[in-house]
Amino acid sequence: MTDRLLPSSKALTIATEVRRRIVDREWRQGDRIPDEAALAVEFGVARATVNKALQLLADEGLLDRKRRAGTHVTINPARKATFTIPIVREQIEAAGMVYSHRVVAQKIRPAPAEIAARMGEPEGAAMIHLRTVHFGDAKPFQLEDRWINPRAAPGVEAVDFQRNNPNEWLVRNYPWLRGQLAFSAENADARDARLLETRQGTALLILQRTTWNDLGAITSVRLAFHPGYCMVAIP
Amino acid sequence: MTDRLLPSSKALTIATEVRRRIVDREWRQGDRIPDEAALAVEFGVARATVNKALQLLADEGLLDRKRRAGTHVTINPARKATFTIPIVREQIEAAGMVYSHRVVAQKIRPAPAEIAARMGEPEGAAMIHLRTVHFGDAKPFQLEDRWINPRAAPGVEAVDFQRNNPNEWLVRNYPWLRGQLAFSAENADARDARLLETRQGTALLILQRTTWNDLGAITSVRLAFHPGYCMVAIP
DNA sequence: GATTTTTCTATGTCTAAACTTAATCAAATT
DNA sequence: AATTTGATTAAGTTTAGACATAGAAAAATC
Repeated sequence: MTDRLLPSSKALTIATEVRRRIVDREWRQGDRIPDEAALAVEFGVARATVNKALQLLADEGLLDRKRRAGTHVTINPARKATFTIPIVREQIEAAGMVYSHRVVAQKIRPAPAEIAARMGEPEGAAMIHLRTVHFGDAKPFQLEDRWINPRAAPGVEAVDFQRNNPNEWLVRNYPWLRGQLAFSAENADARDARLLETRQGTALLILQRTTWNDLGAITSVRLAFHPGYCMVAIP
Repeated sequence: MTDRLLPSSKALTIATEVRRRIVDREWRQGDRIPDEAALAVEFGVARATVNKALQLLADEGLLDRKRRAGTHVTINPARKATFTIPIVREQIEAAGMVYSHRVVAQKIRPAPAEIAARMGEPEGAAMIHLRTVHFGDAKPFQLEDRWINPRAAPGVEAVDFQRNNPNEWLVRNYPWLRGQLAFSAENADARDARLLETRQGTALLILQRTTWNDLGAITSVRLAFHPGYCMVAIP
């Protein structure tokens, strides 16, 4: 009943035990907990091992650690959630559906003001503009509206995106250094509705993402998910 | 031009340099990179330091590491994004607005099927149901629809949620062990629209969250943000 | 009393060395 | 040919010890 899983390393065992003490309120919010040296003695391990365990909990947001001041249980634990940015095809195939995609527009165009600003590129800079629909079992799953900066991704002009999913090609060929990501909700406009085969005005989950490498902004994309889609994170 | 920031530790310096080699395509996707011992020699540090740096990049999703097989650059880097689950009051105050909240409903009620299932509690179990509107400068910012399980959070029945923001009280008093979090989009229904002072049908960003501790599900909440709200994550 | 300086301590980081473990490859066996 | 066994390798983990450093507390100064 006490141990649920077997955290195979000493550091994880200690982290789990300390987490339990916090959740079970043996150590209350704001309390100072024993220092690393003391816990090392208690658990019969080296201080470095305790350090690793407590760092983990500090990363989780459960502990506040300061030199000399010691380690305290966070008062207002603004915990973090991470989620993996999904690759559409894998996502669809993981759900047991057959993946396909259709590029409905591909054109080299000057970047409109809003996109250029988001990417930090001059307004009107030539970019590749792509609109793609991703299908699961022939039902529209996701609508992708993407701008690609050929100056940050040399060679991209020559890619046939009918065959290569643009996201996958970029991710495989141009890893990014820095990214920005935002969720929002929008009412489907006429085009969204037509491509996602839904009614205008339907609420859509929107994921807006821009990525950069050493050469500048690689790409900026707006993903509109099919109505009812739910994006799950693991905290 | 080369170093943008000063990663004050050797491990971070190495991680930054390895990340650069990947982004600059000196080490391509799928390539095997030199082993820890070799990198330790190259950078003039102990192997443990290289290990720490490479673990960091593996956590980021840039590297795949396997015993005996070595370290490879991830072929399809499904990178992760983390975002801190915000505390409404802090979020509103950080934006320079004045925070206030109003509990529009508070009642002990049997949990409806959907909520009970989500929380893993028996259908019809007595729970505290709360509906709260959070305001920034007197404008509705977020609508909170929360179910609290008094069996996992003893003492919650006695709390005056008119004075204590329910989220903050829970977070401060009952840290959770496990959580579930999902984003979606919904068209505002009549009540959403009235409480958020918008029109029915407007697309709303919905955040659904459930948390557990040793005793079971603590709370399950549906947060509806004001129209146009954007939830930003860091890499 | 207010400010600056010094001291001291708990965490942060690193090292060198050892041991553990998963997985690969090759050799031996069925 | 297929399977088992065993050696080897590279990452995973831990340890003891050391030094660095932030920053709280105490001491010294103004």
